[in-house]
Formats: sequence, C-alpha cells, structure tokens
Amino acid sequence: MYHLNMEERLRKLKDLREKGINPYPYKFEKTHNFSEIKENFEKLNQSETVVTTAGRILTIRGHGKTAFATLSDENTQLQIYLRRDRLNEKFELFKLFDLGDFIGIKGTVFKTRTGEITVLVDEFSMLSKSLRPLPEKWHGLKDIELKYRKRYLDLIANPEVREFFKKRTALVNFIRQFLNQKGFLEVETPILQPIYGGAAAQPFKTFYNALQQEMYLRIADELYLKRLIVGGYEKVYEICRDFRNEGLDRFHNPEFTMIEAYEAYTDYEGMMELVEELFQFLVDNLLASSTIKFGDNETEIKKPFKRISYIDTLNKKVGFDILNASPEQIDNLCKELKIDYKGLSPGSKIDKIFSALVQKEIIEPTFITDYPKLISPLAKEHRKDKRLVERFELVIFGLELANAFSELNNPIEQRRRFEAQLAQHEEGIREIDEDFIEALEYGMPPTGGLGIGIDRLCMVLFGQPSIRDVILFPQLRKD
RNA sequence: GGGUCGUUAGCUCAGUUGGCAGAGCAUCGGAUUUUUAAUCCGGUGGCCGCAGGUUCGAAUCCUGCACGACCCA
Repeated sequence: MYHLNMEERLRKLKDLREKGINPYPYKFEKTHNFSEIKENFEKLNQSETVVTTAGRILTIRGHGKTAFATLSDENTQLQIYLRRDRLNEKFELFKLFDLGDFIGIKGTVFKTRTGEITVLVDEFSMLSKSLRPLPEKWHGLKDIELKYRKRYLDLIANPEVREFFKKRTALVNFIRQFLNQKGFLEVETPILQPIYGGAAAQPFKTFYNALQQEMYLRIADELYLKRLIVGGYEKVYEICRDFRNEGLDRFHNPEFTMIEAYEAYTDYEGMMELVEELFQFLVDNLLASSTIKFGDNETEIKKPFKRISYIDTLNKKVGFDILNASPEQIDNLCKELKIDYKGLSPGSKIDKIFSALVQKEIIEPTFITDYPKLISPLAKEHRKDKRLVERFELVIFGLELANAFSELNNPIEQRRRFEAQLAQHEEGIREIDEDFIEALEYGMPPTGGLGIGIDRLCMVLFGQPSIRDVILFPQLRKD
C-alpha cells in the first residue's frame, strides 16, 4: 500500500512531529489570496505590506541557501522565495516540505529579475503534509480512467478542469437567475418516491426499513411539480437529480441533473419562447460568441430556433404515413435501420426510427414539434390533430436538450393514457399514481411544462464530448 | 449485449524480428543566494492489469478474465 515514495514523506512527517510541529494544524488566517496579491502588487510593494497567504506547493527549485517554490490556490499560482539569510536556521525546515504540501507564508512582495511577482518569505508553516506524490507537473494527469475515478487528482493537476466545473456552476446559477427573474419559485420535491413516474425509464429500487416499504429513486419530478400547480403556485421549477437504471455511455450517466419548470396559463408555444429566451440569456452571459462547436460540427444559438414537425418530417423521410403504417411496414423499417425492435411498443419503434432518420441529422437548434400521442402520455392532445400531442423537443447536434408539453390536465383522459401505457407492458410505469390523478381531478389550470438536461446542455454549450467530462464524479464500475 | 483499441515505475510515455526492463518528471544524496519544465553530478524505484497456454526463452505470440475508451445495438 505504501510505496517507496511515501516512506520518505512519512519520515519527514515523523521528523516534523519530533521538532514539535503539528503537520496538520487547525486554522490559518490569510490576509490575501494569490489573485489579490497579483492585482494589488504595486500598492503592496510600495507600502512594503506584509501579506499572509497559503496554498499547495506545486514545484520547488532549490539553490543551496535559497529556494523558489510555486504555490497554487483555488484560482491561480504564486511564486515564493525563501532565503537562508532572512530565515536563518528555520530555512532548514523547508527541507521537510514536499510537492503537494500545503504551506502558509508571511512576507513581502517583490518582482524578480524576470518580472515575476513573488513573495519574499519571512515566516512559513506546514498546514498539511501530503503523503503521496502528485501527478507530473508538466503533462498533468492524462489517464482518462484515473481522471474520472480520482477527480481530486485531475483537479489538482489540471487547473483547466477546476476552471471548467466553475463554468458548470455558473451555468446553473444563470438558469436560476433567469427563472427567478421571471417569477418562478424554486422548490424541492421527493427524490425517494413510493411510485415512480413522469418518464419512460427503469428506476433504482430501494427499501425503507421504517415503513417496511419499497421505494424508488425518482426518474423525473414531473408529477410532483404538477401537484404544486394544482396547489396554486403558478410558476415553479426544480433543479433535480434524477436516476435511471439504464445504460451508461458518452451521453448517459445513471444519475443526472434536470431542470423542470411549470408555468400555469400557458402552453407549449409559451415554453418554446421561454426556452429561446433562456438560451439567449445563457449565451450572452456565459459564452464569448453565439457560435458553439461539438465534435466536427458547429452552429449558432440564435432565436428564433428552427421548427419542424415530427410527423411531417418523418413521413417525408420514410415516404409513407407512419401513423397509418402496418406493423410489418414498421418492423421492416426497423430491420433496415438495424434497430433492435423486439419487445418495443409501436410508439417506441416509431420513435427509434425518428431518432435514427431525423434527430441524428439535426445540427442547428431545432424545435421538433407535435409528437405522436402514443409516446407522450403526459401531454395534451394536439388542438388540430387527435393523433398527436402538443409537445416539442429541442435538438442541437443531434442531442435532445429539452422536452416540453402543453400539460395534460384532463384527469379522465390522463387515467385512460396511463391505462393504455400499463396495457403496453412497456418500460415506464408499473402502477398508476392515483394520487396524481386525484390532484388533477381537483383541477389543474392549463399549464406549460419544460425539462432541460443540464449535463447535456453543459456538453453542448462548452463543447465537451463526453458526459463524464461535465460530471465531477461520473459513474464507473467498481475497480 | 457485439466489435475495435488500450492497460509497462508515483505521473507522462518508449520498448525493434520473441533474447538483460528503459527515458523524462517526481523521489533520495551532493553542488548551487533571482530560479521558473532551473542547472550540474551520483543513486533508489517494476506482479510489464490478472490467470493460463505456446516456447530453450514472453512486456512482446495465443486463450480467458478485469477495468477503461470509442463505435454499433
């Protein structure tokens, strides 16, 4: 377990303790962080201000009776300079410091011959002893599996990764800011649910001992947020971690972050406007340009987004009316497209065909509108076509980023849809959420609802090719 | 689930036709009072992912397994 590199460090740890130094002290008060020292250099330098600061040692360059070290704090790096003639016998203590250790220093700032802002150290202390060697300073940590499994090392060794995850947080904060400004109320609903619903997906099961009852980690929070609309809130949203017990690849992590928003007295047209406005807001606040790149593709985020009809586009592609096609016709198409269609409902087959023929080809931000009723049990029937519902998905670079409906608020129709879904024996619900229907029976106003996948949005806006690059601790098999 | 590729020192990577296990950084010892991928001299460090097989001999060829990446489903 302890390799040779560690033995030396353990020796130094012991040495520190023998000298009466606690290698893991409790607290250290900084007067400045590194950015503040750099930004205020002239003032600090002229007034000979004594600064107190701290960071992790990244490199040490020893020169006999002096030493330079580069430290890292959360945002940037700073060089320090230690001299035997200033520190006297305490200078020798620095030999017990290694790369990776946290050091606290006190000193004055100056510029070296080459113009680098540096702190000339008058006092220094061990803030935490590191027992393991850091990844290499020049190449960083490249091994992709190690980067995911030991993200802390990735964050230490690759400052751009540390920077990237700040951008993810900024993205979420701007979404919050946007919705809050619009008068939406952020709420929290259960992650542990006795009945799962709101999407077609397999849940993670667990067991609640106190109630002696099986529970599920939510696959969506749709049904709870709609209950809140029934309750009288008119605009609500939740930034929710959802869980789906399904495959794991470049676009799927079993736990992922969604934002779901519901607004009373509007419909899916209203949700399209909201999405366009939100995306504009995010681009303005987060990106240098409205042009985004993903793999070999490039596009611009600019409203209004293109709108295409699900059925019209698909029918044009296949050359017949797919909603009136025979089961054989659809199966043959699946075979042609090498889709594994066994056990799928007619609706799911059509959706797989759509995904292969239409969705994958879409690059520019596009609203796909008016989905088949078969695959949309929670959306309201289309006002002009009974076979369809008022639903859209936003697709960019072939990826589904948002999904929205004019929400179905007719309780009788909702029960029929759930029953039809149960009869299909399809993945998705196994039990009707009677309380949800009861809530609808008390009356839900006309409502527009929207879900946006935050992880994928992050991938697309920031050009990250894998969902594992936008999740701090992506799921991997236990090694 | 299927296919392709990968796994060698703490990290980044070489390793020729099957013939002694290598480099840089890190680490240790020495020199060095403005360096910055510091420099110079000398060391330490290996279950070559794991388990089998072929062979006089395997990091290298074969089989299985584990983990990962990409593609397909």
